[in-house]
Amino acid sequence: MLPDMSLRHGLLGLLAHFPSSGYDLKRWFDGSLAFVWPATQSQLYGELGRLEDAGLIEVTDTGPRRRKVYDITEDGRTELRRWLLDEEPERVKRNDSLLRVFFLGLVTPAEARRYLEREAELSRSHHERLQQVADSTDWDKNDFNRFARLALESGLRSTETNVGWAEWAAEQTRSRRR
Amino acid sequence: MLPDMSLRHGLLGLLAHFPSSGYDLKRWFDGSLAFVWPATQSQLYGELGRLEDAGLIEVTDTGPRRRKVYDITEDGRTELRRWLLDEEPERVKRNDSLLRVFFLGLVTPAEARRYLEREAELSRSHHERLQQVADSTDWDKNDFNRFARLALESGLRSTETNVGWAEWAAEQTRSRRR
DNA sequence: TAACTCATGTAAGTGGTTACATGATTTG
DNA sequence: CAAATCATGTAACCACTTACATGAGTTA
Repeated sequence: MLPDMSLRHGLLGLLAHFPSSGYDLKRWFDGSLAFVWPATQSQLYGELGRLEDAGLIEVTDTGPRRRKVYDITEDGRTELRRWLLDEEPERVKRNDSLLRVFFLGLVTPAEARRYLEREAELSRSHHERLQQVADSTDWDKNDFNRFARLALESGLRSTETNVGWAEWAAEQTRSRRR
Repeated sequence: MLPDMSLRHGLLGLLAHFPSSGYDLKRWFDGSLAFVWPATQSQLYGELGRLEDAGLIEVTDTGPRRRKVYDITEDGRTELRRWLLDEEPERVKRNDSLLRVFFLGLVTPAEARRYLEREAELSRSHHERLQQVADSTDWDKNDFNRFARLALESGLRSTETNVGWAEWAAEQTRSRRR
């Protein structure tokens, strides 16, 4: 059996909604999934080959320029369901901007404050980008979009929380005795 | 030059505060840094070797059972500062529980709701664990602890936000037309 | 003295990134 | 017909995980 792996299941999930070529899938990953699970082109094609060998997807159509359209198989749907419902999601999310915060005592208070203010600013602009996506999409179009909207809402709330935290943290460094 | 890498700089940052052996560092990673940047034992020892070869850390003491105590060098401090202040933190955090949300339209509404309710429950218990750490630590003890407290606060606020989101999302699937 | 903890390492495998390579088809 | 886009792949390298291996010192 193929090991657990989110990229793999991301591909299965997309194909379960929309049969696509590797090229199409890359655009999905760069669009909706970009902030949740980025993937490179080389990764996708390699993974599609392995999924086909394992019988979880199959080529159902071909087009110009060697285009191959994949669709999920019954075995693929079974595996996808298993991953969705039986597999425990990874709780730890690596976070290198937060890792830096642990070490801000090693730079001057002014530098630490600037780091946190910048963090607030970056979160704010990230929030704005997400808000634009939220405003410019027809979320009722299909099932995929409806659940994508829930995921997006998570991003909106997280970034908002992060802005507030970073502003608070920057303020803390100001009043900090040393 | 050694490439950018958070694990490497995590080690430098810890050693800048507390000269330690690999074994000590593993305990730091399993303690304070566990939720932000986990690392395995094999990774640490390998990386310590590379950092020593690069002259960013050095052995300043030895003890029983082949114990080697490392300290950061001046070059190491320079590199750490560069990473802290000049290097752009990675904005994208991979999130496999959120990736699953995109595909919840592929299971029954009841199953989707259960997934989101479980997500709320897991976030709640994670929040409780963090709260316990917050309550049982002397955060004014030293500089490292003061900034660690800021990082912890980020975790507290994020998990709280996530609980609220997951409860809201679960509610959405209830009222969803299909 | 047995069990436990401290302490350091190696090896094999996987997931992910960057760079390179190639060519067919469409568009201006 | 040149440039852009569609389309698929390979190769090398790096970060990380899992498993294995070994032995010294401490504690019950």
